[in-house]
Amino acid sequence: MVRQPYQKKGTWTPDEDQKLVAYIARYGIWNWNEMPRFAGLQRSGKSCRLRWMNYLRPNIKRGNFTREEEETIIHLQKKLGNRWSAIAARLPHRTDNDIKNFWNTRLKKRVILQNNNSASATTETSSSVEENSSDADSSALLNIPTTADFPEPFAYSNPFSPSGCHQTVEVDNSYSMEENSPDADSLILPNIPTMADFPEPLTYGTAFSSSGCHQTAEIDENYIMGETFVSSENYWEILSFVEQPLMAEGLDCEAVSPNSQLWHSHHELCYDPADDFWVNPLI
DNA sequence: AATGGGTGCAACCGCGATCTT
DNA sequence: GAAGATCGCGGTTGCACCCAT
Repeated sequence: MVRQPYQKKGTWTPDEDQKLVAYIARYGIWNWNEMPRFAGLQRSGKSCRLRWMNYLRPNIKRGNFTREEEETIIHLQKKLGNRWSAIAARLPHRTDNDIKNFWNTRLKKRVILQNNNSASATTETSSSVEENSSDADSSALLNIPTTADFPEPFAYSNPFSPSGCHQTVEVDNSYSMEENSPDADSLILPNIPTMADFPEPLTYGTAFSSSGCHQTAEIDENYIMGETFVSSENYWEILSFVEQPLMAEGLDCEAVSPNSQLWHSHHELCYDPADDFWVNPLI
């Protein structure tokens, strides 16, 4: 494994975020360890992956957890234990790290408190139902969904295969919200990104088609990196993301031009002269 | 205004699982 | 089948922020 001479740690800067998002939007995820080098980032692949998974990837819901989400987490934690990724899979748009943090900082204490309260309540025969029902948290917990309330996991896989090969995104379109979900709000939706999915603070937007198979990223409105097509004139602007690390290493950028073997080995781009677009068949 | 404790969250670390050669 | 590379997960840490004193 090739190691960077220096790998930055700590908080990510907006510039680093932009580089990573733009690179992934353009080329997909082909190898976390190699990617930072090509994206011009002095970060470990692990750090890049974490940043992408927990913050930058589309469709991440941030901010306060709803009551329903809290209930689901409490229920699933009780059922599954600290299997945060499994819990996150049942909470649309939430990351396992977010859920873990939320549990550790807030829910755990509350649950412990509730357990203590309920334990003491059982010893106090005088405690009334009315008193308990006045506790919003306790009453809400009565409506905890069971695993039977959740549909089978969608066959949704990361279109950016770790191996660099394109994985098909399969969404069970036959699944009917009305027919199968007792509560539309609790339906677990696949993480198919939509136009509004990229975080606001970024200076560019990224949009994804509803099929989930194709991706479109936009930079400055006109910067279309669609499915994944890039007009040839914009292509070379984007390429600067890739050239930076290569130039830093003294590599000839021409050697990794879209016509070179090296380039194709990493990016698999094809130029479509009919439409004046660069096409990445892997994405 | 200074300071110390509590809290929330982003990020790191270690390790097991999985994949590739 | 073995070894190395890579990925993904869960536990933990570090730091910024808030608030009470």
